[in-house]
Amino acid sequence: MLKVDPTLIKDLKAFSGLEMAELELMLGEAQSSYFAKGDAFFREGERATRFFVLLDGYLQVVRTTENGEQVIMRHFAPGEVFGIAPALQRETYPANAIAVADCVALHWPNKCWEDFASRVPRFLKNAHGAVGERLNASQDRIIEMATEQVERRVARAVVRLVNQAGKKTEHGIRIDIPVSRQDIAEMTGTTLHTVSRIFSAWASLGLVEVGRQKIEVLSAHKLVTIAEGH
Amino acid sequence: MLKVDPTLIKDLKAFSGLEMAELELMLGEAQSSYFAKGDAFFREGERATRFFVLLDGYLQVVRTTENGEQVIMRHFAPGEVFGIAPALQRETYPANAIAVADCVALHWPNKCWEDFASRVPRFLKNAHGAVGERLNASQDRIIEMATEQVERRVARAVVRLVNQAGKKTEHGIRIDIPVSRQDIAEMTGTTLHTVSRIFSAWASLGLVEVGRQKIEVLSAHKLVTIAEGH
DNA sequence: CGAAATGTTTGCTAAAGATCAAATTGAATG
DNA sequence: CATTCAATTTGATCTTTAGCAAACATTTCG
Repeated sequence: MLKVDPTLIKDLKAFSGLEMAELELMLGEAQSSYFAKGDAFFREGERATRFFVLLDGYLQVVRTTENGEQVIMRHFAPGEVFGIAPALQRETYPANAIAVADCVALHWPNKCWEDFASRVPRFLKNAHGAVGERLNASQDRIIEMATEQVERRVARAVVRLVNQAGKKTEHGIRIDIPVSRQDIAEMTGTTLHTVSRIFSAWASLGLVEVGRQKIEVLSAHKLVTIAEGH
Repeated sequence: MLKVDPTLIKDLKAFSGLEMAELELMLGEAQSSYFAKGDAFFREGERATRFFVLLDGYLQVVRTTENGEQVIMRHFAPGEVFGIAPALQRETYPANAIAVADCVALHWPNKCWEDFASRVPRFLKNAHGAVGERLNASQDRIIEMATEQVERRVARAVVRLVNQAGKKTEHGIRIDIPVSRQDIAEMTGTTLHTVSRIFSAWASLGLVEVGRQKIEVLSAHKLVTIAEGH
């Protein structure tokens, strides 16, 4: 349980447009917790009891098929709400939320949701807006899976990772979380073998520099070209 | 503009749990319109001005890629809300909504949304629940596209169509809307050729009877077996 | 440090589907 | 009824990508 200063978080997306008084009201009801890399915020099918805002770190939302295959649905960066079952009239969490870096998150018991509906309506609006974006993103991904082939899907996944977790380096941009070939495969619906081959090809074109759980993009522009196909 | 009797629609999913007075309040603000097969309720990118509840008929939500390929995102049957941009803080509609059979729909200007938020809260809850289901369905479809091969995806699409628009016949269940091979291809991310081959194979196993824009399932059980793979 | 464990690369082969081309069927229309 | 048009089927071929196997590299840990 950490103490959180409202001025530090007022610019987070989830709290955008909130009055300082509203933010303090919310913080008064919040718990904050630390989740180590690898920890689960919640698991698929588990009864949903609380909702979260990520303050620091990075997390993955993953679903597992009956055959034990994993599909990485998306990543969340600081400032995002997640686990907002009450916004969707859900009883259970629909997926696993796993910290892929050490994380700090605020969370509230679900009963606060109704309470905030009247007292911090802007927070609910932000959350519903986030839901809309996610629905859009899901549909974009369906279209991508339906119409584009693997290399482009992989390029897009890398571009997304760069946007969410890219850190400038001397020669390019490094993705600041450990991402394996298998992870990329699970994000794009292919195999680690195919991802490895694609990365090798890109590396020999001088487009990226790759290593064990490491991706550094040397020519973001060319990568975007592959991703968007112009 | 048709007159709608509240008792006829009180059992629709969108209105579930509403008091008769609430329903009458909503109907007082509603317009009802007829949309002929092929008409668009709204188009992708268009400014969202109103939200809908389908009373009768059947509609498709379709998105088009830059290359002009179409992807059918989903179908809606009577009782469903759609075009609910205000629920998601959206300014524009994200896709095309096209009547695939003659339709009747109620619709309201967006300003009613805020109004109903206080006066018919249950309607908003229902709508948010529907959003949750759609987000789930989208994610299921991503998983399907990522992990399953074409025959199974096609089988699932046909099962969904049967559930939403199946009519019992002498020998089986016929899908009561015209669905071409191309349509199925756009629902599953494949080509009409592959769909045609799959249908031919199923037909020769006595599993379905197919024709021009016609699908009749003779053995729903076997089809589900293919769809779920047991 | 040496041994395991884990992640990655790469060659080879095979299968799933896409693409191209052409024939066929069925419906619709004048 | 003949003609046209759209939907469908089917064959042949070509690509893409999965699957398997083995080697290789890097990290971790006893």
